[in-house]
Amino acid sequence: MREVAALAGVSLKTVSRVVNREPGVSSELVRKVERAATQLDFRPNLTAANLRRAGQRTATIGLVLEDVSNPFFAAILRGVEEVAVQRGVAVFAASLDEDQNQEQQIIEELLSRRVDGLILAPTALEQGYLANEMRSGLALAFVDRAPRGVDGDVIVTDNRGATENAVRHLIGMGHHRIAFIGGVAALPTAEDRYDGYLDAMMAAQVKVPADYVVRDVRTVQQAERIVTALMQSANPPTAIFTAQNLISMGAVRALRSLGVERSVAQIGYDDFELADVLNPGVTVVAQDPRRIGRLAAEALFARIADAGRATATTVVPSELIKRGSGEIPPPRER
Amino acid sequence: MREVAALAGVSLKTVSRVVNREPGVSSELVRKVERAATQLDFRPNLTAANLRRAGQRTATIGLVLEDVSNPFFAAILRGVEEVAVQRGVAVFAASLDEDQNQEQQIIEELLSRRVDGLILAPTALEQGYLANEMRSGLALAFVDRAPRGVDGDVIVTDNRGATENAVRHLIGMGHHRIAFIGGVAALPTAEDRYDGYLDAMMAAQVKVPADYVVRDVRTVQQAERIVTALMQSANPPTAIFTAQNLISMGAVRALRSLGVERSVAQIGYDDFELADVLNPGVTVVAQDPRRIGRLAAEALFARIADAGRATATTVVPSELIKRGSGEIPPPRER
DNA sequence: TTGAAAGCGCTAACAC
DNA sequence: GTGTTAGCGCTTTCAA
Repeated sequence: MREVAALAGVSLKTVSRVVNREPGVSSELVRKVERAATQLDFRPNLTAANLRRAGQRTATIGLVLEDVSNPFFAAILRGVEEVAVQRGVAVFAASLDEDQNQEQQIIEELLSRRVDGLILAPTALEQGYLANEMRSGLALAFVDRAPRGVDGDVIVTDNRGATENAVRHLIGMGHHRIAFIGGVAALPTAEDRYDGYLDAMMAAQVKVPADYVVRDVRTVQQAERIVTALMQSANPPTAIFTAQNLISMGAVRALRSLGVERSVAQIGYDDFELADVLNPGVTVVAQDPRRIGRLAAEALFARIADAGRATATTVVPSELIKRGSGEIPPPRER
Repeated sequence: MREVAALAGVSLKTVSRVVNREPGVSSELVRKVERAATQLDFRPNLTAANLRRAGQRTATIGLVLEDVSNPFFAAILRGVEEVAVQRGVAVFAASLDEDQNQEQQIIEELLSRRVDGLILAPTALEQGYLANEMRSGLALAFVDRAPRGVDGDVIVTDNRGATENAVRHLIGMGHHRIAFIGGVAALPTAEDRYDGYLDAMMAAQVKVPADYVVRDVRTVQQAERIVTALMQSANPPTAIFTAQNLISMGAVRALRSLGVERSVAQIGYDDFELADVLNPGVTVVAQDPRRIGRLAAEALFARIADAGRATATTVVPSELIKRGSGEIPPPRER
């Protein structure tokens, strides 16, 4: 910028005014400065500008997720990007991998870069370590799962209600032997879905054998093994509720390789690509993750603009999409 | 940081030394400073530090893709993150959407933030506008597609060869009537795959009717319509090569809803989730996008470290995975 | 309408 | 070992 000023024969401040389109510069100088800037390939350094600028905003936000390559999270990122780009805000994306403990460390990294706000899909058990930051003005929004130990805007689906509804649908088809295969049990999402399952089962006064509930499943392969074992057990279920997209895919594999996909009912939480093309199509509880991302970003920007506003929890409805697998009746009792 | 210095009763520079773990500070002062830092919830401002630090590095890179929510690109992002996080580098993720013209604008945004480097899956026709930046030291790497009008490290798969190989496989099964459904024709990837198709067809002296080639297909829905129409035409193909993952999924839908998935052969470029669970499984040319992301990030960091090194093109092999759909023979000639 | 001086939070270079 | 001074690239404040 100094060079531009020298070449244009004006002061630093005048260049700054032109670059930022501040009013009150004669059009002649504007032209001169612009010419010099082009000639020197000048590009303002946002980083330096923000250092001095009011509020110290960096026009960046961070998005911390479990794994961007999971389509569910990828769609959230997409939604966040969509609203961020409109505001000229850049998005740092970070995946946490298996290592839950990374959460805090990665967040520190982003805070060192002075992001204006953070959108977080919490994986650690507790987010109390963020309380300090929030007090000192960090804007925060949570997606998919409510945080623990700290307050903030939350965008979630109605995990419990939607699951209850789906399991009730299975019960309505005549099923009593309904298994539940869930994800990392420590996550609120997983817990809520499990509670929804129990709600439906208890409301219908259906007993839940201990071996019909498997939790803490993390991968497609693990889900496949578990469902395979379950179906080969002495008293296999007639229907399965799979509480997460990777688990659903694992179950799909298992049922198909056992050749029982037409006789065992399945409903999954989260939609996945090609679920409707399979035969039978897989009935799912579908969320709208891109919308969740958009809403989270909007909540975050609202909070950045007004740190004092009350926190809110937004529940995005999810929809039971019936494609066949959830509508398979149980075999006749003998 | 000034406050920490004041509270600890030392100079600014000593605090800086402690924070950056520079040697040569008495352990007593280290303790004092650390206590003061904790007490004040001090977190160093990386942004300010980098402004002054040698080389003006920001320890951030940008990744500009067509659409993160496409699993192929999401996996690339994941690979990039993986190597970036090891180096304490944060990754800006940006999707371009349909709007190709955004490419330049989004890149400008990132350059204003002084990213140390950029990984780009080019969508614009030409990247000549980057030549200036490169000359002034911007590190650049390209994934999936080679750039035009500018030189740089490129990580791609052997689109042409792998496609030729796949089409040859279909020909080897006895097919002559092989359709090619391709993506945005302006992209080098799409062109290379088309050329590979032509290579194989010409080598086998097989004629290619004009209506067997459809290019510029952008969405799953569009692919589905096109394949449906093609199969209902007077002279339908006996095999289809689908040159991109979204197109493959569209074709899968079309063939299945026509009920011809067991009689029409299909090979797709890019693997996709559940391709192996379908019946028949979908034969694909599988890339390893996560590896592509890792390699691109490594190339980028190498270039950041040494701007003078020669640019290289890395061709990541891709693999023909035979799952059944590509091994369907043509119906007997009458 | 334009510019000079101070300073954002930090580190480089050099003193002590 | 520790501190001082200057300055990264820009904006703010205030004076001209």
